[in-house]
Amino acid sequence: MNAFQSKFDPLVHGIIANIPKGQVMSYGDIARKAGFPRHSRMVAKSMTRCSYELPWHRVIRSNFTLAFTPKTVIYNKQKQLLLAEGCSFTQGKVIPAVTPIAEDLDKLIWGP
DNA sequence: CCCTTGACTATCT
DNA sequence: GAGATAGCCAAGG
Repeated sequence: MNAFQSKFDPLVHGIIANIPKGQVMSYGDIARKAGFPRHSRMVAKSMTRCSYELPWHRVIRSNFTLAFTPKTVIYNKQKQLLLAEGCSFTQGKVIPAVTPIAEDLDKLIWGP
């Protein structure tokens, strides 16, 4: 565990863990909120490394598509998890069950 | 130290 | 709107 991860992981994990049910965030958004605007790739690595429970299925691409290749098992798994939360799918794109709440989430994490 | 590899993103054709 | 291009940055070989 290097210095970067020890700071980055908890932030990213905390943010993901606080994404409300039915809501989704992009890798870039999470990295930005963590204070590392260009570390979207690191967000992905942090999630892969994370062994404990985390709503990783709420993390998608900035264009609202899933990050995995369609038709793969893992892709379908994420899709199912999102559907179970009330989200819907249209032409491969995710439609959150809740309208974007960037500001609310911001307050939820960083306080008012 | 150089090169490749990503669960990325924005922009240009 | 799909594909290519260019930034991006840590990690591992």
